[in-house]
Amino acid sequence: MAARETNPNFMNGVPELLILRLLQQEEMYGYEIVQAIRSRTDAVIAVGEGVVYPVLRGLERDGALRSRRKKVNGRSRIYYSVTVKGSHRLDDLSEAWTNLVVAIQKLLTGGQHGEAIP
Amino acid sequence: MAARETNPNFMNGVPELLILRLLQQEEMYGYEIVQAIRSRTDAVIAVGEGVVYPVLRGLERDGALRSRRKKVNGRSRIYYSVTVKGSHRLDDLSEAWTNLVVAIQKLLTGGQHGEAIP
DNA sequence: TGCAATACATCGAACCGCGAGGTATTCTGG
DNA sequence: CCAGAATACCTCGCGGTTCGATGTATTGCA
Repeated sequence: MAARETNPNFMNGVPELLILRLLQQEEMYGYEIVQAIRSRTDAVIAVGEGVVYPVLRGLERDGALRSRRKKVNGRSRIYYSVTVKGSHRLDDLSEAWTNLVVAIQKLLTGGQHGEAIP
Repeated sequence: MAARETNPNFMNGVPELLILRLLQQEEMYGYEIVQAIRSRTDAVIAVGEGVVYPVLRGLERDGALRSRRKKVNGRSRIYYSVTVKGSHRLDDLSEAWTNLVVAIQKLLTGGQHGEAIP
């Protein structure tokens, strides 16, 4: 059990969606993404590096991202950016996410049963 | 791998949320819930019985649901309804879900970077 | 009579997020 | 000047969850 102290679930596939979206806006590196998610969602969502790095590698392996090394202040960073394929993937995920949200909202705010008001 | 042919992820914790919500509106039994989710979301969300039954049992074990057997047309049904504890749990999950949706929406529709317009 | 629908249940596989831990470098405060 | 925090990468195993397949038994309909 262990009481789930972090994000209360609902997180399946979300990191991938957010990462693709961030990288579509601008080139970023792993560590930066971790903090960007934390700050841009006001800490509502907080994913660790153990989530971000595997996702980045997986997306690159699938051809959704491309990477290039860059040295900044003697630090080695790996910058990622979305490919055309990744852009399509983001569109698909984005749409699926919206559909899900709409569906759940419908059920969450829905009336008692299916009565019609003529 | 196998390409994930069903709900495109994002489903973590969602069944529990939906089930609690449905049962808060009216007493239902497992098989009915499966179909209610399918129909009330226009088949956007479709969970199998292999998901619903374990969740029902888990929630009852946690004291969030109570059940009673009922015979209808010779068929044995197990009707579930939410307890006070379950109602609180639904409130918590509901709030967490809303926060997540808002946070993601913010990031998804957010501008390029954090520029301010004076 | 036979098949679909109803209604319950279980089980293994697959997946994914999470945290802990590991390495190495640079910056900062005492 | 040195310790520790911050930066930046990475890996690994645990745990929880969804998913599909499968099983059983009954009722309704063609």
